[in-house]
Amino acid sequence: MTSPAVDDAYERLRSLIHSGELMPNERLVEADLAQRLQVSRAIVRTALVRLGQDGVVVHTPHRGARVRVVTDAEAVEILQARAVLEALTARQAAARATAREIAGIRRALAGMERKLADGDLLGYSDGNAALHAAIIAAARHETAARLIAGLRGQMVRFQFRTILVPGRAPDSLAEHTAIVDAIAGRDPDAAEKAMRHHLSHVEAALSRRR
Amino acid sequence: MTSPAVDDAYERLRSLIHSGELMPNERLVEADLAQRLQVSRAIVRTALVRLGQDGVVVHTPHRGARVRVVTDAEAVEILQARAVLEALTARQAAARATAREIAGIRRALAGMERKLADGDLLGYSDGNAALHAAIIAAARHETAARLIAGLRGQMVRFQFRTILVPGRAPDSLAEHTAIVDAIAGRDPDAAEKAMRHHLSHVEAALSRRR
DNA sequence: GAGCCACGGATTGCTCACAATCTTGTGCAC
DNA sequence: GTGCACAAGATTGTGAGCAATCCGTGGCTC
Repeated sequence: MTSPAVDDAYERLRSLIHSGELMPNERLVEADLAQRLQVSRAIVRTALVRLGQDGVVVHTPHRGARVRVVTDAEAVEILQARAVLEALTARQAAARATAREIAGIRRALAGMERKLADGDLLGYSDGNAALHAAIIAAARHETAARLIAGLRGQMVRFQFRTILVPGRAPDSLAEHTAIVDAIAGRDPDAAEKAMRHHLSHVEAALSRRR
Repeated sequence: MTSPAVDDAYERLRSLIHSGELMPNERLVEADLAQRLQVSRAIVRTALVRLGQDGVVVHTPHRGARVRVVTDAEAVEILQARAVLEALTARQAAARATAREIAGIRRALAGMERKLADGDLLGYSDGNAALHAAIIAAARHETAARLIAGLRGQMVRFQFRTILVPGRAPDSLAEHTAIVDAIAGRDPDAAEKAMRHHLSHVEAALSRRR
């Protein structure tokens, strides 16, 4: 969005935080990060400002930035917000998706089915992300897409866990199938309802693990 | 969030844009803004980075920032996103609001009623904002509140004021009354539904104006 | 030993200067 | 007059440096 150098540093920092390499609450010293990323401090600085603005990092005056800690309560909030926004995209996808997009969504679902049959839960998790992404893309709702992306950036850690809850995967697949069927059947109300149903179960799974 | 100076510049720029004093698509030259706000260019710069991150401003490399133009289609998207998020807050407010908060919400509604009776549509519009704010506060949902605030900031105030659509105000009041009654009656489902109903009408009014 | 104060190191916030890049205006060819 | 090359001006992007502030340490008082 700004300069390539800053964009790059921003993405890399985001990914370091996202992957857990920079732990929650860890102090982010500008000079250290500058050396680590091999860029100047000014670039790290503006990247941190951007990360702060989208809630991945918290700033305290004269004390710099820390990786934001997401409490369980906040994780639930984030999931609730995602739920209503993704329900909106599901609704819109049902109304707007092209035949090609629907085919892509079906392919993503089939991929998940295969991974689940193979017992590959991590692969299933990737397929899950791909399916949600395909639905969001088909909705062509820039605003919702942007907000969801921001929320996901704060959540990944938890997302990995909920997929792995024992016995959850088969239910998850059924829920996703309902969503896809509703979209393919061009039924916005059903699509929205199915997506909300799905994410409320994710929320329940998350709450149960506390 | 960062330093007081940057925070202040950020807020002031945001307000200048929101109020329409800085017009959509207007070029934002750092040096000019620095002089206008009586702060250094560096401060303006980081304020602009923050505004860029929350979509109020767009950056192009080596060409600086411009006030983002919100097309009618985008305005609809923003409203849709707000609708589902505010519906979430209405639901939560119905579940969580204290008696004191409900009293405040009722007061806000009564204020709107008065303004409408006086024929003061701009006052009614302010009351409308106050009521929504009271509901959001009562929901105690930080994440939703943050997202909604961001979305509201992207609309230039005067550009999309649907309250002024002829004949809309009385309907609007009835819709708000339904929302408040549902919250006061501790009925989350009804509150969510009433809020969505209300905002879908706002969306319809907005679409009609194109 | 506990508490308080001062001091030094570490880190951020900001200014300034300059290089990189874009934009505008001018002159020239045709 | 039109279009293009090119230089001059304007504006942003970045790096280095310094002052302000915070944190931890050690010494002093009691």
